[in-house]
This record gives sequence, C-alpha cells and structure tokens, in this order.
Amino acid sequence: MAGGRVYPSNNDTTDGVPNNLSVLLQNQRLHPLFIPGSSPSPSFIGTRSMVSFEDSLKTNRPKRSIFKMFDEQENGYDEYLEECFHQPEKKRRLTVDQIQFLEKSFEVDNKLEPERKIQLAKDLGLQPRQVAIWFQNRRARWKTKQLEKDYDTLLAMYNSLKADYDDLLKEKDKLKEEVLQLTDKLQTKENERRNSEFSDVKPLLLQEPSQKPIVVSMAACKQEDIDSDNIPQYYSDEFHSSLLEAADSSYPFEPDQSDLSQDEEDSLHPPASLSNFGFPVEDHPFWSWTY
DNA sequence: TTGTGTTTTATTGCCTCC
DNA sequence: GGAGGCAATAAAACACAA
Repeated sequence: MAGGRVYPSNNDTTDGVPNNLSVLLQNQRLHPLFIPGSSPSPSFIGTRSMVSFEDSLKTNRPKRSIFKMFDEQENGYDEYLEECFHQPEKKRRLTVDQIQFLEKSFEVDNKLEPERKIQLAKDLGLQPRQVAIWFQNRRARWKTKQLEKDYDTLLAMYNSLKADYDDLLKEKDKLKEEVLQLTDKLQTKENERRNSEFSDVKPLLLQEPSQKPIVVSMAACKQEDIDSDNIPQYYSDEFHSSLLEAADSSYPFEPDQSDLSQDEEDSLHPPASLSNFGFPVEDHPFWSWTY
C-alpha cells in the first residue's frame, strides 16, 4: 500500500475486527443483538449513527451523518437542517461502534434474515438497506480473503508437489545412468567372452597357405555342417571337370601317389561305389565302351 | 495543498428461488 | 413477479507523501 489510511493489518485483526475493537468487545458484555431475535440495545439509537433509522422511516428529510450529528450538538439542529437541505446527500462511513457491532453480528452469522436486519438497523440507527449492504460488502471482503487463503494453500501444495516431482526426476536420471553403466559393463563382458571363443578358432584360420586348404576348410566347418547332407568336396563341379578331363585323356599321366596325402587320394579316387557319380565303373556302358 | 492509492459505502444489472 | 444475493463498479472518504 503506497499511500492511504493506515488500516490494521491481518495480524492485528480477529476475522476483520481490529484488535482494539476486539479488546473493546472483550471488555464489554456482548450485546444480545448478536444473537438473532434478541432485544435491542439503547446505546446506539440515534446518538452516533450515520442515518437515523426512525427518521428515515418517518420523514423524507436527508439522512444525517455522524459528523453532522456531532456538529449538531454544538451548533444546533436548525443550522444542520438548513445545511442538509442545501447540500446533496453524501456518502458517509459508519462509526467504529457501529462497525464493531456489525462485525460481531457477522461472526455469529454472515447471512442476514429480515428480522435480524430490522433489529440491527433499529439498534444501530441505520436503514435496513444499509445493514444489508454492509453485510453484502462484508461477505465480498470475506470471500476475497478466503480466496487469498485458498490461493496460498494451493501454492504451498503446488510447491511441495513440485519439489517431490523434481526429486523423483533426479532419482530417475540417476537410475537411468546406473542402467547405462551396467549395460556397458555387460556388453564389455560379452565381447570378452566372444573374443576368447574366437581365439580358439583363430590359429586354424591363420595357418600358412602351404598347408592343405581343404583341411582348414573342413576344420573350420561346424560339426553340424559335416553331419548334414551337404555334398562332399569331391562332388563339386570343379572336381567333375577334372575327372572328365582325365577320362578324355584316358589318364595318360598317373599322379605321383607319393605327393598326395591320403585325403587327396580319396578325392581323386573316390571309393568304387561312389566313382562316376555313384555308378560302379564296371556297370557303366560308357566306361566299358570307351575302354 | 494536492495528487494518489486504498478502503468503504452504495448502485446497477443479472440471476435464482419461492 | 418480487425479494434477496452476488459481481462489477462508481463514488466518496480517508491517509499520506511530496
């Protein structure tokens, strides 16, 4: 608040009632009017009220302000009347006592039944309409305050939830990082295991070219390849060609047996049962006729 | 004294309920 | 249809700084 009147802060009030008023109320015996339907107090009637309720009911003359009422005691009622008739009615504030009374009544019940309104108006020297307006405005102020309280509460809850959320987010990132590290470790171990398996096969693959490739080839084969129905090496087309060439030449040159290993011998001279594509030589008409 | 910000009092228009 | 409530707002009162 940059300027303006100094009003009691929230800490100095009891539900909108300034502390000094609260003290007054505590020192005073609470008036029966605070309870709807109770008898009125004579203390407010006519003396300090902004508008005389009885006057407003009985006459059409302008309402009398609290300030004019004070002036009236000093200067006389006639002067006041003259002033009133020459000046338009002005808005005037309720007195401290009136507000105090209304506040206490509001604490009892913030709704205003017609009977209570009339009674309050009578006791405070106000028009029932003024009492109704005061309650209406008071409810609006109470609602605004309540909204502010609710806002603060929600804000606090939001901040708390957000803090929890942030913590969970950090925890999640931390766990994610942990998972990555463990995955890396696992991958490294797996690679090491594969490398060690590979090293068992490697010496065969890295043998000197002078060594017999067919042995390497067979050794490199998996057992299941060997067990399968794969065609053996000596059934390859290349092998057939060499056999046919040899046949055409009527085997003019016998290979040096000493230079061949048993495997190669087997390759060049397959078992009788398998030679010539599985047909026994002696049964083959071609072989018989050619020779 | 004046300008400004705040609070209070009162009005207006709309809505709901009986 | 009238009474009453509410939101929005005008207008007055008030306090205070410059």
